Amino acid sequence: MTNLSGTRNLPTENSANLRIARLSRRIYEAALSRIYGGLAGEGFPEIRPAHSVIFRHIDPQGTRPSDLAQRAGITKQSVAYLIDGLERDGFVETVPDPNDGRARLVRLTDRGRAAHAALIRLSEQLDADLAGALPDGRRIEQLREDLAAIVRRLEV
Amino acid sequence: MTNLSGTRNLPTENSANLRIARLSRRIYEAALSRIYGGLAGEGFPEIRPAHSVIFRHIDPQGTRPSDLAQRAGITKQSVAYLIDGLERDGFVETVPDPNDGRARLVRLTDRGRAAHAALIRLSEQLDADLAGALPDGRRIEQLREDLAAIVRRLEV
DNA sequence: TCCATTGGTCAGTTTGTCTGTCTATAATTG
DNA sequence: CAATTATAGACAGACAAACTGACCAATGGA
Repeated sequence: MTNLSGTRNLPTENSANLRIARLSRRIYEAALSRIYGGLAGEGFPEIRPAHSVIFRHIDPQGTRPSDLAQRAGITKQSVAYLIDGLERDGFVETVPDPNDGRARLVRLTDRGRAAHAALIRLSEQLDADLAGALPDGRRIEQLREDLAAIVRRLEV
Repeated sequence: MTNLSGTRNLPTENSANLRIARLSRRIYEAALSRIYGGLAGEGFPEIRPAHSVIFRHIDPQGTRPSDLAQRAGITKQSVAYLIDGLERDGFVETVPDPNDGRARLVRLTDRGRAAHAALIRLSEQLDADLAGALPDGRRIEQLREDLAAIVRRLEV
């Protein structure tokens, strides 16, 4: 529709399309649909992107909802909502915390561990695939380092 | 908490933290809060990330909601919802399409154009800041090209 | 002229996040 | 030890941002 102007796109080449944040958004969004699509294809259609904060932060012995909330940077109520769904679908179970009568521990079930493993595997496959978009050599390592440097800069 | 093992992080170095999609997510999320925080600071607190699809796809002469929906990859109803808010806050106005009695045209108002300009300026400032995280030289150009290559790979 | 297509609206649902309030248990301190 | 304060979680309700489904009105081709 636009840019029917032939080969003349040297000086501009639409700089907006090369902005780091925009490129990052597109990678992230595409990654989401790949990974959660893949997860659905492997028998875990109930797991949605929002659940990732739980899988990312839960630890093997189980974790308290308020710890999950703090690690994920969301409220306890949001964690409760997410846990609720995951529990209904059999990915986690909650048990009383033996060390604190107020608290509960959220733990992955077998099914939850299977889903978690699939999530990690899909993420790694995706990463390998993306790395394949670049020519061989040190280039990918450089990209990772540069992105990491940018993340550090942003988090200041 | 983890990795108190001294210098021994050569083989692993936590590869999850260097995955391209994860780094992209962190950049994107930080960029969102920078840009929309900045926009609020400049007098446009009503504009939220979801509105960006409208600003990204609207053109100067005005655009029909269904075209916006198609370009943004969301439903007409979602566009209507977003436009509704933007219209209430004075960023856009809708007029009947003179060429099609069914259609309406959504156009930026002066305030909308001011917000759009601020959005672009903030995005460019952010990009310059991020680029500053890398050493001078061809490195940033390489990063942009590599990310673009990955985007192309993902969109296949 | 008839009818299928298209642009938009209305109504209702789901998801994910938030405040605010409350109870029960724990931890601190006089 | 009792009294107070802090913390963990639950309950209720609001809101944002997406969705589906049903519908009407205008368009435009057969």
